[in-house]
Amino acid sequence: MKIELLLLKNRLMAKKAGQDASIADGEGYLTNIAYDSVVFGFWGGQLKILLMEYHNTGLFALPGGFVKRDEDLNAAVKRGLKERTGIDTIYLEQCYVFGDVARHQPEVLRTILKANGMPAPNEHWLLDRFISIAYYALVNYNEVVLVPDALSDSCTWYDVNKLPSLILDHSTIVAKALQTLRANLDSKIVGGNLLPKQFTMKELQQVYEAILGTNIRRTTFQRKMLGLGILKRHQKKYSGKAHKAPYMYSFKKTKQP
Amino acid sequence: MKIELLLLKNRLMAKKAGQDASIADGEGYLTNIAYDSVVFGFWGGQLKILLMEYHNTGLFALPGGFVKRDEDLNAAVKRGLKERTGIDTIYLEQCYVFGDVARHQPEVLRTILKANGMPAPNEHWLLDRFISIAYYALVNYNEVVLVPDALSDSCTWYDVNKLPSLILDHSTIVAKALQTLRANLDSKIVGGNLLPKQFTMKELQQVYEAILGTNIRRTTFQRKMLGLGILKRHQKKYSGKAHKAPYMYSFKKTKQP
DNA sequence: TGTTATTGTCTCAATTTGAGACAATAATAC
DNA sequence: GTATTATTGTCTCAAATTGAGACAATAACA
Repeated sequence: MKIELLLLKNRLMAKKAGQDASIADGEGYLTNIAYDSVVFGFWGGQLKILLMEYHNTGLFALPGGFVKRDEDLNAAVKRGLKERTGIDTIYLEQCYVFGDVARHQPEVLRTILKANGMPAPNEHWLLDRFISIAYYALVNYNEVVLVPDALSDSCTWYDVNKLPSLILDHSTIVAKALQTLRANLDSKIVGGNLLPKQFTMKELQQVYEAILGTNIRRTTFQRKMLGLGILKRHQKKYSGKAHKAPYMYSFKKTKQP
Repeated sequence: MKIELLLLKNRLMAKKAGQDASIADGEGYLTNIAYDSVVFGFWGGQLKILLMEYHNTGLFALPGGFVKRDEDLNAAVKRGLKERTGIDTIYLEQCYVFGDVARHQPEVLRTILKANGMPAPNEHWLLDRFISIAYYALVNYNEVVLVPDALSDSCTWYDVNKLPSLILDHSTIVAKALQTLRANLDSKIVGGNLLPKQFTMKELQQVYEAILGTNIRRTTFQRKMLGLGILKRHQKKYSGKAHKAPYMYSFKKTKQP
């Protein structure tokens, strides 16, 4: 109760100062609710994800955030990802809600706050328990312009198979996101969102292989993809190499639900 | 802010009175977070779900609830479903999080509160915005003992194809649950959770047909199910009818992750 | 003993998938 | 020019899976 009293006091003061939806004190945000996002990119034949490294801590975490009181949940996630990546229309899927009590580890957040020279009293809103709604996002690596947040040194790509250890349950979240991505690989048109608008069949295959973690037979993959009828063939791509040039493809537009 | 002040006052009073985790004033619960559950049962060849009807309103809703501050999210849902159905070890899956601002319709809750003779001041915690985590559950119809909650006349089975109109976005939640159930039909061992421990192949097929909403070819279904190697065959079931008696089957035990 | 409705299994065709063969390039070496 | 090399697009054939029906094996009853 003491926590809530002080929390309220903070909010009152923020309100008086004309602040709104301020990360400083949590005012204007839904309580106890956070999101974390696993942003997948594809580069160099490898599946990558975005991680933040907090100032002076050596702690790594997924990009995440909070939901404003007058904001749709999905919109909040999009807003956060736009801040981090600069991308406006981002492909997003919900993944899982992590809501165990055990994920509440205020010491970790306190460490981060202190390392940033911020006071971390017991009643600080960030030290409260949060349920986290996990999302995964698919982005075209080349379109992304990474921007760390106020608490972080960096927001950078990491090979999904070579991640540092992450705070809280973020490693579990990554595993769940990858698992969901794999399960959705056929039903949602996942491949295209990780590539430029136009791509070769080989590139598309490499995306599938990186996601599934297995090798795929070239001819079978090509037949299957073309058989789906969702690819449009464009002009050839001349790479300058001494061999037949591959066609470029794009995904036919389908209305998003 | 006025809302929050009064909310706090309520909580303080509740605390002083020694109350804890009381639905009356929301004290002891995580804020802004709710869950709704779509409980599937199978009877008479039809897929059914549980609905609550609120006192004196004619309003129907999914069974739902809130998460205590010291309680795992999944445990909260299990607790709520145990109260409603009497079932202890219930099969549960997360479905989707509904977090649009548009689903915040305090008038509806106010109607329900007033119809129950309860005061519904603007700052009542139930009139605040909630994000709802949707679950679906699968239960054996025969094991269920239905119990309405304090605000409801009834908690009853409804044919999934003949639902009354539901409050808020609960119809959307049902649709999403059904869609998820269908998608999970093959990957999770869904069928068995809706049937008694032992069942005939025909009954299992009827479950699949009810979920998918299509007819399935008997011989193909039987071959596929037996081919999975997850069924154990038991003694025959003599129904007293003039025809060959079918075998009973059960699902082999597999460790739950 | 025959009849009826249903079940378990088998068969054969149709379809999909696995695995490789092979001709068609695009640049380079000669 | 012509041969060489690596890669691509398509085709073929076998293997595996699925669709659709045939059929014998019941339980109970007339």
